[in-house]
Amino acid sequence: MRYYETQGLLRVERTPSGHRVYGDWAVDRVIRIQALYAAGLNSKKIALLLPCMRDTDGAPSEIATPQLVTELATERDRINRMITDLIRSRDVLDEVIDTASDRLRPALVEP
Amino acid sequence: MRYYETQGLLRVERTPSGHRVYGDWAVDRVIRIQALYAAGLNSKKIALLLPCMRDTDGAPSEIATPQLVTELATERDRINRMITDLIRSRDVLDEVIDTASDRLRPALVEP
DNA sequence: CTTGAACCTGACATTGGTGTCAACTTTTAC
DNA sequence: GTAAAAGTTGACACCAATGTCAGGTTCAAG
Repeated sequence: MRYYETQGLLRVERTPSGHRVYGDWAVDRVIRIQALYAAGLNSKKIALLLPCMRDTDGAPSEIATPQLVTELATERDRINRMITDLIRSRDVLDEVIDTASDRLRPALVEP
Repeated sequence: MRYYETQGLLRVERTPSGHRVYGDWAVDRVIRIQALYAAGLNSKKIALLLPCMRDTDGAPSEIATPQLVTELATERDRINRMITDLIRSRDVLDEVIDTASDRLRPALVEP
């Protein structure tokens, strides 16, 4: 989370002596950040994107610029490809698992 | 691909003088390897998994051991979580994009 | 007050697949 | 035959988020 802070992803309150104070909102925010990292976005894009996201209760605090929109559209397309590839890989795993499982209990299907 | 070779993912023929000879099958295999990497598997699991996969035309050359099956099932579950998270992130991106796009051409929806 | 726990900063290691470079050998084209 | 192109090996750098450690400050309980 210190790292997130340096990247401008998390603005954290400080107690007068310098200790960080995390509000409840920080939890959701960290979860969102990690999801975006997992989706392949880098710190910079996330930093630009976060303020444009709708918060739990409110409207976004910023509107994405046209430049950012095209970048995000590119990311979205990449994520879509990622999803279809993952589904394919998952299905391959399922097939391997099923094939092996069939061999493990052949009695169940014998006449 | 040299790296894949060292990890036991690609067995490559050699010409007498040592040059690598890649058959057509290598293309599909590399694509599959990269898909599995993208799905978060590491070299070792992929090396165990590959021989259990059905090839383009033939049956798998090996059947996964029970140990491997449980590992693969864990990976599959992780991939499933990955997919749902990615879908969520993609939808978030879509929302940000749509919101910005609505702002860019408001005339189209004005009365 | 004192002591232990928790926090701060800054520097550094880790990860694992990928990219790059040098020095050398083999192939290919003319 | 010769030169350019492309292959080989091995060593090393890179990325970027995360983890860890040391030395010093602050907080909280007794």
